[in-house]
Amino acid sequence: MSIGYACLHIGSSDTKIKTVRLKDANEANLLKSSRFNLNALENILRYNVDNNIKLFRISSDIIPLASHESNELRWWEILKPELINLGQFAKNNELRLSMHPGQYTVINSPYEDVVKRAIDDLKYHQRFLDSIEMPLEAKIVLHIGGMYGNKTEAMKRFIKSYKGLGEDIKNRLVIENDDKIFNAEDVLRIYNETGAPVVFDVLHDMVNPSNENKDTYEWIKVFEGTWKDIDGKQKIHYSESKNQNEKRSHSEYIKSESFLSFYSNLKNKDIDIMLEVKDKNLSAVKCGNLIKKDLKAADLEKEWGKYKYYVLSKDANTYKDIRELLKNKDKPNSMGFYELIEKAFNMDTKQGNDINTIQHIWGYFKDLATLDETETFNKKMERYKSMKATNRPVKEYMLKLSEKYDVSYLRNSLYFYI
DNA sequence: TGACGTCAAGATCCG
DNA sequence: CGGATCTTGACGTCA
Repeated sequence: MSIGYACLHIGSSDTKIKTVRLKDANEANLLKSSRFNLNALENILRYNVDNNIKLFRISSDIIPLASHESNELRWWEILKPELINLGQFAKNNELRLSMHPGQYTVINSPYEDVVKRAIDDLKYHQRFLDSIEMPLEAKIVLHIGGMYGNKTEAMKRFIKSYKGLGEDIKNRLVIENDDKIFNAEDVLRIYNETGAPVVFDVLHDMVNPSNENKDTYEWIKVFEGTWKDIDGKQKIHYSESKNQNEKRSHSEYIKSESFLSFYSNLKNKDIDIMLEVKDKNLSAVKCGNLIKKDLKAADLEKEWGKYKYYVLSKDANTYKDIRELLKNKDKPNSMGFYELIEKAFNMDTKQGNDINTIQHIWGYFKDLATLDETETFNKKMERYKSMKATNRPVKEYMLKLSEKYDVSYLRNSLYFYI
C-alpha cells in the first residue's frame, strides 16, 4: 500500500513548478523553465523519500507547453542527463510515478484536430515517463472525454481512438471514471473493449454513480481485475468534497476520521491510493502515518516539528494539548494528533496569537540577523500590527532568513507556507 | 459567448 | 516602493 499526492508540493523550498506563456515561449525560456522544473521535481521526490511517500503524480506542466506546436524543444535529448538522474533516484527508492493529462486532453472528440492534439499530448506524457526510464507501472491516467449528445457513440469513438494509439502509449494508459459523464459502469465497459486498466475514483463515483447497485468497496474489488501484473498494483483516487454545496470540488485536507473509516472498509489493502486534495503532501503524510503499523513516537515528532508554529499561531491551548499527547511515547496516538491539527486548521487566526508566534520564531534570528535585517523585520512587523499589511510579508521574510542562515529547524515549518 | 477548473504569471491598483 | 488583488492564459465541452 502506498499513498500519494498530485503535482504540487507544500512546505519545502525550490519545489514550485514554472509555467510559460505562449508569448514567452521561445527556446531559451522553455529550456530554462524545463530545467528549473526538473530540479523542483527532484526536490519534491527527495521530500517524498524522506517522508515515506512512494507514490507521486508528476505535473503535466513539468515541461511547459510540451505538446504545443510552439514548443520545438528536444527536451528529452537536451535534458537527458537530468532526466536519467531523476529516474535513477526514483528507481533507487522504488517510487511509483504517474501523470494525468487534464480534462482538455480528449481523444473521443468528433473533431479530428482535437483528437490529433490530444494524441500529441499523450505522446508527450509517454515520452516523459520513458525519458526517466520508468517501468510500465508508471501510468498515464486519462478521462474518457465528452458526450456530444450520444454517450454510446462517444464511448465507441473513445475505443476506436484508443485502439489506434501506439503500443508505447497504450502500455501506460489507464482510464478513470469521471464526475459528470462516464461512470464506473461505463469505464468497465470500455475496459472490456480496450483492456485499459481502470483507476476507480471514489469521489467521482459518489457524485456520478452508475445504476448498478455496487458500493465503493465492491467497485474497487471489480476494478482490481483490470490490473495485470505488468501494470503494477491497482490504483485508485481518493478525495473528499470541499463541502455540501461543492461536492465535486476537492477538500482542503483529508479528514483523519473519514480516511481511516475508508481504509478499514477496503477489502484488499495492497493497493495504491492517490489522494486528490488541496493540501497535497500534508494529507499524504498524514494518511500514511494514520495507517502505519509500526508508527513510532519519532514519526509524530517529525510532523510536529513542521506544524508546531502553525498550531501556536492559531491557539495556544491546542498547542499544549498536542504537546501533552506526544508525551505518550509508547503508544503514539496519530489519530488524536491529526485531529488536533485539523482543529487548529479550522480556527481563525487571531493577531495576538500570531504575533506571539512570530516573536517566538524571531528568537532564532535575534543574534544572527544583521542590523538591516532586524530593521526590515521590524518595519514589516509594524505594518502588520497596524493592519497596513497582512502577516504574509513577515512570514516570507522570516522564511528567507531561515534559508539564508540555514536554520534547518525553521526552514520546513509549515507556518511559513499555510 | 462564458462557465467550468487549475494554477502561476502578469497587470494593475493602493497607500 | 511594497504589497494586495484582479485578470489572463492554456486547454475543450456544453449550455
